[in-house]
Amino acid sequence: MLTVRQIEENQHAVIQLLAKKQFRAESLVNEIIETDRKRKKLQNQLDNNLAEINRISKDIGQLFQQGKTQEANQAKEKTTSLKEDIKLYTRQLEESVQLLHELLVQLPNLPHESVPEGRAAEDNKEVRAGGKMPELPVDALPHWDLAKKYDIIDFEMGNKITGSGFPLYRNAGAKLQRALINFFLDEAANAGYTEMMPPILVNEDSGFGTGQLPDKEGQMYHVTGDNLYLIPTAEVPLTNIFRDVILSSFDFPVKIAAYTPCFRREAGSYGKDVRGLNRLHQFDKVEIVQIQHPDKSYEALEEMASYVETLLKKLDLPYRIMLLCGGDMSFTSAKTYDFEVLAAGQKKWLEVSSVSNFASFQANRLKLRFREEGDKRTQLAHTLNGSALALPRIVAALLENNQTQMGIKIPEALVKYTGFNMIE
RNA sequence: GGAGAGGUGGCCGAGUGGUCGAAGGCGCACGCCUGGAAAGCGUGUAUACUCCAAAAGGGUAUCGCGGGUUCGAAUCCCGCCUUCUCCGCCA
Repeated sequence: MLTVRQIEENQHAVIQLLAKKQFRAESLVNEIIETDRKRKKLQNQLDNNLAEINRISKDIGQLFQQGKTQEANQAKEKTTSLKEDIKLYTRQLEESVQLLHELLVQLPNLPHESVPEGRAAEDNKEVRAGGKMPELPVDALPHWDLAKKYDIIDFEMGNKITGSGFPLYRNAGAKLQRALINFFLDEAANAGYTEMMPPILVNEDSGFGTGQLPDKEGQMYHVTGDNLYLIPTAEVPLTNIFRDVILSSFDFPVKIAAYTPCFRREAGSYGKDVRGLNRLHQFDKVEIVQIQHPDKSYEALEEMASYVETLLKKLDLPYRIMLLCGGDMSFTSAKTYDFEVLAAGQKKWLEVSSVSNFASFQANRLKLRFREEGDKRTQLAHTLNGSALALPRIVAALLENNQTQMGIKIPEALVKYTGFNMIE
């Protein structure tokens, strides 16, 4: 959520920047500024009335103490019309505030100036690529066939237990999951991230804080009995640690990481692209989060991107890093790098990580502020996050790219975690 | 899930209808004192919105959260959240 001040002070820049995101902001921006003016006016009227009634109340108190009951009762009568006004203004102010809020949440985050122009995925810019393309025989299998062949992932059993999109990992498949989680967590710790293990159900406030609510309500599993939501990503509990928090500039950078299962309803996405591990309702992921000083957040974004890149290198996966164009970016992001790995068995690039700087957009919702040393005023911090990494598509690529006559080869860096170097 | 007791500022803690945004203490910051420090003394010490070109200075709200009663609520009433103790259940 942008702040009204941000919008008002840079009205034209906001409209221009949002055009890059293929968003026509002009009328919304005007409506926001107009509503805020109205809000201020109402606030003033209400405050003046409240000040007046406070004054009278104090007088009444004194009159009663002095035993001047009659004068006190006379003063009481004066408050009747004031109270009616107060009721009216309060209601109008609430309406204004709510409308302003509804308008503000419709406005996407501003893209950073370095974000390329473009409408859709084809316009994304490849910034780096690496890893060796595997040379597979013509009869190479996609991972869902390999999973069956080696009895490591049982999709049908998942269907029986829960439903589609909830696979059962077994044997080496289960061990591989555990190995990857530990590998990612250890790497994150080495890179300076503090490990957390957060709750995987969150309340409404947290859902709102990171922007899943109200816009993506249908994407989360909702536990209606207790009004809790299953997290779609660890970003939600991790970032909400900092809801309503005022940091000092000495606290930067905050670097935290967590493994959690993630739950996504993926309502409406069916078909070929969702086969096997490509798209699941439950999956495992290690997430990294940074809270940064506004002057440092784009540096931090690069740092996070290179960190994710080292993971893919260590896993010997062929990858490419895409800088998303304005039209392909998420609502909340100011700048995003997507990481894709090649799954050679299905000859497809799979997105395995998305690393974003949200600038102050999330911080404004969260009320995550900081104070510069010696400064009285608070300002919004910058938040960033990225997957490091999401497991299923990594597993898909590992299985497909490393298939041999003998079995599936485990990358060197993972062997000490799996305890085996081949799935046979 | 049942019964009872709590939730006050960075922390401790007073306050049960009237100049209470809140005593007192601790902590912290600044100043004085000192050769330097400690102690001592003095001053200051929340957040948000808003008025003002800005500063200074005002106004409003906030005592777990949300409603209500009242001229006036930290204080009374209702609902919710949460902590502690006991019982029940339980990995």
